[in-house]
Amino acid sequence: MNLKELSNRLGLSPTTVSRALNGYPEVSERTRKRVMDAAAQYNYSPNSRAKRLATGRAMTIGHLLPMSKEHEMVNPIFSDFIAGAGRRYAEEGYDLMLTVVRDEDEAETYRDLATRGAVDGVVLHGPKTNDPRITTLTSLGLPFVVHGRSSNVPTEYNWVDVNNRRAFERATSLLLDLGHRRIALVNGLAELDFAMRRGAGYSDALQARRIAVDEDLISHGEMTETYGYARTRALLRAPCPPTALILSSIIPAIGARRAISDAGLEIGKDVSVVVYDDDLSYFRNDGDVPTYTAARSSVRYAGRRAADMLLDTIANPTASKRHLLLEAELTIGQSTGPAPEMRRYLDQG
Amino acid sequence: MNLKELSNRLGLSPTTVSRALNGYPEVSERTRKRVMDAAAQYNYSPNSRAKRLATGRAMTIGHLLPMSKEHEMVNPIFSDFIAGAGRRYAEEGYDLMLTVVRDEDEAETYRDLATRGAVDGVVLHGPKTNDPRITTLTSLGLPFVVHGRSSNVPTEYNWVDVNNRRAFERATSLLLDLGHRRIALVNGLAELDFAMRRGAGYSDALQARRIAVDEDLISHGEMTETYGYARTRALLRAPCPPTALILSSIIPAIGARRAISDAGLEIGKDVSVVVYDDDLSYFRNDGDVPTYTAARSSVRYAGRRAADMLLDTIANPTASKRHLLLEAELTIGQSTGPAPEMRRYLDQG
DNA sequence: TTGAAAGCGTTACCAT
DNA sequence: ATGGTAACGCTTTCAA
Repeated sequence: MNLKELSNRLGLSPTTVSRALNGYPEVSERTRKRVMDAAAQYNYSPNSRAKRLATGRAMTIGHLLPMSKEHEMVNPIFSDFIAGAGRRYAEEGYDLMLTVVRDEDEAETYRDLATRGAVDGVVLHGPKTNDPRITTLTSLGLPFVVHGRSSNVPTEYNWVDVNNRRAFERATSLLLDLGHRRIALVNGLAELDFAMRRGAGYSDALQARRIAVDEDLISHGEMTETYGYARTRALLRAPCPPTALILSSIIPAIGARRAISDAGLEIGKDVSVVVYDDDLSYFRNDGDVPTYTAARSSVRYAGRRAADMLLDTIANPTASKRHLLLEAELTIGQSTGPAPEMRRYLDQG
Repeated sequence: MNLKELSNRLGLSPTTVSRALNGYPEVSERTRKRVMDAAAQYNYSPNSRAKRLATGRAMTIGHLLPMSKEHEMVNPIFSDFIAGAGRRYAEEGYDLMLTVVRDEDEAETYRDLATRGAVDGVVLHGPKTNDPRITTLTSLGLPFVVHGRSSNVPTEYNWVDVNNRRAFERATSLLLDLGHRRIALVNGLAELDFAMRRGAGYSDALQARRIAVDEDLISHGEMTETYGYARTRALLRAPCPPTALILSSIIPAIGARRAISDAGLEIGKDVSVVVYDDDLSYFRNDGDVPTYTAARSSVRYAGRRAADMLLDTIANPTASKRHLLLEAELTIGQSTGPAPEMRRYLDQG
């Protein structure tokens, strides 16, 4: 069933039927009702392909997922963010197109998306520090929003990000307030922009109390359980071990928990642990007794807000760039001051 | 730059240019070269919207992600599966459209997708037992492939699935071979089709050895850490505790590990643990010493194969339905026989 | 308030 | 081997 057939059955012109369906005011209420009823009866929806050609709009938003290695798992964060954005697009009649690109093909993919008119705008995921993709997209004139930020990019751009710096500053300050002085940071890969911001928050908190940053307490790595295990074990075996750990994701935190337990130590007694993760829903603490101190943001909400921002930019392309910085929640759990023997050790030097 | 402009610059008709670009044989090689070069020079790609209208094909595959609760996290499995499928679509020039649907809107969403011609086929994720969506899709005549299976559906349909039954049969048999007789199964939600199949594999292995299934050793729940913790604790505190556990996902396994450690027990010595997960890449074991016995499948590969199957069905709609059952790998790690005191206990009755 | 006709940018059919 | 023209199914402009 297409527009022509439907209009024939109604004894109306396609023009009128189109107008009735699209809510144009100049059509009489009686006619509109007839048309709507017939459309429902014959289960008619306008053909997307024709509509898109006629209007010149793709009514589609692209999401670009970078994939550096073929075997690498997709960051679960992306899917939750995309789910939030997708719900918003649906409300506005937009479709969501997902493109999984290898890093080396990215520039070409954007260009292609833009020139063939497949999307009205894109969301960029997983930005690196000084990410070249942002300049590419800017020069293409395709509206876009970055999920996260990229330092040292010369131009302004739209972004939605979690305040990583502040989350880690707060986590570090909490531990400092409890009396900890040797706090290890188990961070993500150094080239990822958010890892850099987390490191900055950590350093800021220390420097605010005039405590020197000990580089031996900071590490960067891919966020696997193995990394958390190995790194924590190494830290605990060091000549001068930390009394508290901050972990940049729940996954290495699992390894850390195992390393701590293997060392015969106890979380919240011998060593304090703070975990940050964008989504902790699968790892929620038990009832009223959090098993660790945790920070988290609402990824799905961030996705929805990014969608808002992008749709807004598409409707209003010349307006100035928009930014949204979301704060992370901090749940206080099993973090206490350093154990007595540690404290003695710290007091001595 | 569109086709008309490009053909003007070349002094050719749009027809010839289109033919040259689309690899039709009747165009001379000299002309084709000229056209290709000009297209590259002016950075021309044919407008997707026009092309789709003219050819009558959407060149788009839809993926339908069900979302029962608004706050629920997206299953990380989906994104990896979709990444695999997406790479395959790109090779064939197809786009991937992602639709996140609330359970109650699903039937209408499919109908809409089909009637407005937005997709050439769809992949269905997260099927439940006797899933009504499969009948809906069949009656719509839209080509589709199910990621997973749905029991008790009257019609034939295409699917790609992991052999969940066999994975759990093997895991259970392994533990039985080690001498375990009381094996607990910490399973997913009962209404999910794969949970049912996992339960069947477990029961089959027991029954093959004429061991009665003890319903007290089986539980169903949402796969959270909390669930794994609470359930394992309850099991260990029962009057007649299990000597081994099979966990249906890595997430509850983390809770289980904690519960076991809290009880002063040790994995591989006091109690054996086998973990199944579709993707364990973030939780890989340390080097040559696996910390638990684990089974896993290659989700991304499954996605690619599902894409193959769907494209094949689209090209060949009348052919009979296709099925693909992928086996899971089993990694033998720290699973040993029951601890001596347990063995004594078991021997007594 | 309604309708006729042009146009969106391709592909595909029929000529030459 | 190349070109003219219709067709895809809508929206939009102009006219009535």
